[in-house]
Amino acid sequence: MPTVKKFSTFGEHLRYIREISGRTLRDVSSNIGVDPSLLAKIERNERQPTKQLIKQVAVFFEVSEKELQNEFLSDQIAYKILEEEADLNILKVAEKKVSYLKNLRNG
Amino acid sequence: MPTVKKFSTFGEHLRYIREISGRTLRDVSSNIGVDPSLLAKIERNERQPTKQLIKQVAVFFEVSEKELQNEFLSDQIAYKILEEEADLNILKVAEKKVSYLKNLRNG
DNA sequence: TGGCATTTGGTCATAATTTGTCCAAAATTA
DNA sequence: TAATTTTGGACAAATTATGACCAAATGCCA
Repeated sequence: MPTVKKFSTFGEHLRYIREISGRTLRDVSSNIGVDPSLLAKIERNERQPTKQLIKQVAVFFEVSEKELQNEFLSDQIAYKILEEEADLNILKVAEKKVSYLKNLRNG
Repeated sequence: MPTVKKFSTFGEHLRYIREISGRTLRDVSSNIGVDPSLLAKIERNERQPTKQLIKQVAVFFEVSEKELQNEFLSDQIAYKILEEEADLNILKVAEKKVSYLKNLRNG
């Protein structure tokens, strides 16, 4: 049986790890020093977490900060594409541009 | 011989179409009603164009607005990835998320 | 070289967007 | 029903982006 792969969002992922830890929003938010409604909004993808907040929840739940960052970044890209109603092939264009820009930098 | 494929940036693209049209920054900027230094920065990717400005240059140069928008959007994604020093495979994750989110919407 | 036009770079006020809090309403749970 | 948790809206504060102004640099060519 393969590991379960989820294509959920950052918010859903965060809610998931909070719920399996058995903690409430109030509990978590008071521990990391933010308002519970803010965390709730982040879990519902109505607000974007700052890097600072990503780090805080990673530390609090003892999960990989880098993984959460990636989760969030891919969310941002996905939302952008939806918002602009853009074609998915722009992702391939973007990929080529990354190489191109890296070359520009290095020379 | 295949058509020449360029992986240049939005700014480079804009500069290209301006130069083949034989126009100066001052000329173009006065026509679309912005400061020449702003256009110059956009061509050097030091400033991001607004949607409004993308439309204006598309009209002025008689090129596809949608194409310019895509050029800009893929730029934004590429720059984001570079800035966050993220792995390119997050693009694949983002792609899956787009489908996932589209499903969420429709049901 | 000199003079003119073009492009670049820095600074700044303003505008636009985002963040996070407060608090009340709704939902959930016991 | 009471207590707790979660949601939603409104708002001030903070952050970020935009575009203009202007001077310095560069390029061009008589």
